[in-house]
Amino acid sequence: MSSLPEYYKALFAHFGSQHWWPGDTTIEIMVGAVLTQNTNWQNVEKAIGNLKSAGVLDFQTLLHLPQPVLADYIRPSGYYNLKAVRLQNLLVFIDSCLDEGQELDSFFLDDVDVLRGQLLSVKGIGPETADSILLYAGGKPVFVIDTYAYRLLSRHGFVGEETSYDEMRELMLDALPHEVPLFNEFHALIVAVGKEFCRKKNPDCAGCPLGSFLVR
DNA sequence: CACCAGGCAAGTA
DNA sequence: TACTTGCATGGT
Repeated sequence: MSSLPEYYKALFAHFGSQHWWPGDTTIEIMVGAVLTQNTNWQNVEKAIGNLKSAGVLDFQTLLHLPQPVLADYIRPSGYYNLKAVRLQNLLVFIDSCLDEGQELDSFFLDDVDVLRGQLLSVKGIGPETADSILLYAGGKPVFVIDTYAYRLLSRHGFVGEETSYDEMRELMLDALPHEVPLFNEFHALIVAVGKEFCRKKNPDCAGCPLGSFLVR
């Protein structure tokens, strides 16, 4: 086993379809992308649950919600003051891109590289959040690099320890066919194997489909 | 009790 | 440019 497509096959055979991203509307996925920054997904679910219960998980509603109110809803996700600002920065920017009465989804009609540059210009949206939004909310063929992907690529010798986000991203884009379902699934599978075969849960990596894949 | 989680930006030297 | 620090809750 040596190539990335083979890694994908091995992971898919072991874990099966991951059904990412959890979230059934575009706005819900975008909210999740911001709230999950350096945060356990369980906490994000609680925060999104609060927004749903309050009936405010809607683009225009979130856009106009007073920041302290929004912060209070998303408190369980941690960094809530910061994330309230970041989320509204994103929504304000997207709103400024839309014509009167246009749907949120029409934001994604532009060229993917143009969109990525625009998202990165929003304060609080870094490369991983931008790529998550493009792939999972916008259905664009980009690869999401997270801490698990970095560990996998570096520990298995695909890249060096000092490799940048964009370099790893390009490596994945070069190594794989540009198919949204593949990028979607692969990223999710990397997270799955990273969680299951961390030192804590599985110190000797017994049964890991990729051989030794230790985390932490 | 300590440590971690699907980052990012700002400050310091 | 290359580190370091702040942001914060909830699970293990």
